Amino acid sequence: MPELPEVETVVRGLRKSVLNRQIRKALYCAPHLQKINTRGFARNLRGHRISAINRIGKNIFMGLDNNALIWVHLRMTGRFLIVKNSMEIDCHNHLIIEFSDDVNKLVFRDVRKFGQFVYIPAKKRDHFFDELNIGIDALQISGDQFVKAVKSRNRMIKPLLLDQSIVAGLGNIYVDEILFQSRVHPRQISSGISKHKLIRMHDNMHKTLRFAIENMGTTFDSFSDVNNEPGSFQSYLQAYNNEGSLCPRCKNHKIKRIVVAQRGTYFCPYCQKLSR
DNA sequence: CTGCATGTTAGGTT
DNA sequence: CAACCTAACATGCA
Repeated sequence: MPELPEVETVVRGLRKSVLNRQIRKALYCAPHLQKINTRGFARNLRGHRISAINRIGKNIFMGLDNNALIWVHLRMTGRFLIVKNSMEIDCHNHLIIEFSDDVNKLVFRDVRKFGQFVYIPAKKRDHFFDELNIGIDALQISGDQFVKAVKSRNRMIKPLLLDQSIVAGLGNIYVDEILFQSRVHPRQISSGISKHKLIRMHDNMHKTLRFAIENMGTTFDSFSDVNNEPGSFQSYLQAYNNEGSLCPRCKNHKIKRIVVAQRGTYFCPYCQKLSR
């Protein structure tokens, strides 16, 4: 259930393990992932070299040497794994990529089947990007851009930060952590937050995401990098999933759980007061 | 059995 | 049009 740091961890692993390798064969296996037409997908990959691997928000883009693109979204439980050629059969594997060098294989595994991957021919790239409607990556957005994006809207700050068309990459965990550090209530209306506070929030966002990437992301259950190694950022979480424990800042109030934007939301009612 | 889950979106209503 | 709400997707776990 990856957010920006987890997706970045996967992308870095992919760069190390499959960049510049030539695809010998791709096998698309049933049962199918949802809502996508993947007919012809496997055939399109055959013989091509993976020439670039990039990320915007939670989206992964694998560039091929014919200028086509493979777009991948892991959604909740999607995973990329490098496995031995002798890998045992797993009913949750949906795509297997074999390489000409035959060193190992790349598989896409997804228990809940929300994940998606789509082949985009070179001439459809621009159109595809327009349709995706991704905002500025959370690690790329400048302080000024962030302040403008937040203050120009009249919505609760948490749903705004979760909106991938505005800032791309944040999910439920990191939004709660960033709001906790910034002492902003998740239901605070965005336009009313001071510029000063937003600059601090932007700074907290960058620091938190970078530190989480250094820790290879957060693993509660299924997340791992391409080598099946879990992340370790979960031991640094201050608010998320800590209902009832003492607030690490005021050390006097308990972390509370409420529901905002239909998501479990953790915050300190003393440090993060709803103003006005 | 119930409720919940690191994501997103179609289809409503206000 | 902007913002908000609900249900839905498929599966596993406490």
